[in-house]
Amino acid sequence: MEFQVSFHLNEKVFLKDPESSELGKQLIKSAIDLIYELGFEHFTFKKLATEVSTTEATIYRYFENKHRLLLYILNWYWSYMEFLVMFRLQNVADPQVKLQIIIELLTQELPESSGTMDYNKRYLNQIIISESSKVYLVKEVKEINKSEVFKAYKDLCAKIAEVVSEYNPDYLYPRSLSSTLIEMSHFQQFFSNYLPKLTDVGGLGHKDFTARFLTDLLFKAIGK
Amino acid sequence: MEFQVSFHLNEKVFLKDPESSELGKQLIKSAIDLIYELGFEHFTFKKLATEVSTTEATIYRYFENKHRLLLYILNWYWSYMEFLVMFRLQNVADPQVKLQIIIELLTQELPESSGTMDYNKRYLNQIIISESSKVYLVKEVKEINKSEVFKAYKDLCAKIAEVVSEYNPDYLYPRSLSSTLIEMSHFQQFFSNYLPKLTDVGGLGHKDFTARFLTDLLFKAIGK
DNA sequence: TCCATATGATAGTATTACTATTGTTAATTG
DNA sequence: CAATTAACAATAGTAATACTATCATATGGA
Repeated sequence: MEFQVSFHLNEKVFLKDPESSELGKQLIKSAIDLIYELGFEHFTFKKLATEVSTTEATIYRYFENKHRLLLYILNWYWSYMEFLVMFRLQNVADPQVKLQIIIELLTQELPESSGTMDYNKRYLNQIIISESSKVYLVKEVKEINKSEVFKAYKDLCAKIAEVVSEYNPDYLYPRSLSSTLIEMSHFQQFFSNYLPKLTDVGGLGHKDFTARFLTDLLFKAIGK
Repeated sequence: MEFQVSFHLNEKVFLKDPESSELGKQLIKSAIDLIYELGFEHFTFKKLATEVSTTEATIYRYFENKHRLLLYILNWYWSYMEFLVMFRLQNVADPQVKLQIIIELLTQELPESSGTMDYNKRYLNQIIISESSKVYLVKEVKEINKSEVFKAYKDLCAKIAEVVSEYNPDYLYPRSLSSTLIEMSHFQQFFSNYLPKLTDVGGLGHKDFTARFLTDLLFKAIGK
C-alpha cells in the first residue's frame, strides 16, 4: 500500500510554499544535501541556486533568508516526528511501552520515505542533530516566536509530556523533561560522535548509547 | 583581601594572548558586550574594532576569526566554572551537598569579579546560555577538537562526573549526565525565558526553576 | 486571445571576512 | 645612544555573502 503524509506547515515560515512547485520541492531536497555537506554556516542561497540550476532571486521568492529555510526543514521534521509518535502509539495502552517507543523514535534514524517526500533521511537526521538549535538560539528569537513558527516543536514536546504525565501524573516537570529528551537525543549523539569524553559511549554505537542513557534517565526521573 | 585567579587558556585558541596587553583585555571586554548586544551572528570584527577604536587588522593579530574569539570566551568560562566548583567544594564532605552546590553554580549568575577580570558577568552569562553550543555545533568540529580547545569543557564535565560517581559509584552514565546538566542549565533557562511552553516554569524565575528541575532530575537519576 | 504567475537573466549594493603593505611610535638591547 | 624590534594604526583591496530591483520570457488557464 502506498500512502503519503503531509502537514500544513506554518505559512509564515515561507513566502511561497515550496510544496507548490517542482522547483520548490527540489529546493528543499538540495538544501538538505547542501546543509548536510557544508554545515549551515557555509550554506548559501548562491550555492543552492547553482545546485538546482536556478538563481538566488528565485530562491528569495520562496524564503526570506537561509534561517527561514532551515526553520522550514525543522518544522517538517517536528511535524513528521509528532505524526510518527502518534502513529506508532496507536493501540498501545501501556504508557511505559509508549515512552520506550518515543525514545526509539527520537534516537533511531527516520524511517524511509512515506510517500513523495523522499528527502535523504540520513542527511536530514544529521541536520537535526547538528543544526536544530541554531534556529532558536538567535537574538531575534522573541520576534520570530511571535509568528508561531516554533509551534510544531512545542506540539511535539507537549505530546511527549502528555505521555509522561499519563505514566506518572504526579511528576512536576513533564514538559521540561520532554524538551530535555528531545535536545539530549541530539546532543548526546553529537557528543558521542565528536566529543566522546562528554559521554559514556564506550564501545557502543552512538544511537544505541543515547537510547540507553535516555531510557535510564527518563524512567528514573518519573519513577519505575 | 584581594586576590585574582588566572588560568592558562589553551594557546591554540588565540594567535596572540589578549591577556598580554591592555588592548587585548579591552578587546575581550568589549567583545562580551557586543556579542551580548548583537548576538554572535551579527557580531563582527569591524564592529568590535570601531568599539575599541582600533582596526580589524589588529584584531586579526589576536584571533584567527570570530569563532575563535567566542571559543576563547567560553574557555575562560569553563575554566572559571571548574575553578569555582573546586573552590566551593572545599571542605564539603557530603557528595549530596556537593552536587547541590554544583547545580547552584551552573544556574545562578557568576559571582562578581574575582580580581582584574571585570567582565560584565550578566552579559557573559547570557552569552554562555545563548551562544555556547555554537562553538562545537559546526562542520569543522573534528578538526577543531584536535587542537584540544574543548579540553576545559571536558575537564569541567569530568569534575562533575567525579562527584556523581562519588555519590553513586554504580551509576552508569556519570559523564553524559554531567554534560546533560551543563547543557540543560543553559537550555532550560533559555527556554523558560523565550519559549516557556517547552518548560514547566510557571510563575517561577527561570534560574530558580532550572535549579529545581535539574536537582530533581539529577537526584532521581542517581538515586536519593 | 488575454492575463496572471513563475521563473530566468542580469545588475547592483552594502556588508562581511579576510589579507597585504606601509608607516609611526615606543620599548628593548647591544 | 643608536639600532632593532614589536605593536599598532592607516589604508587598500578582494572575494564572498546577503540581499534588492528590474525586465524579459514562457506557460497554462479563463
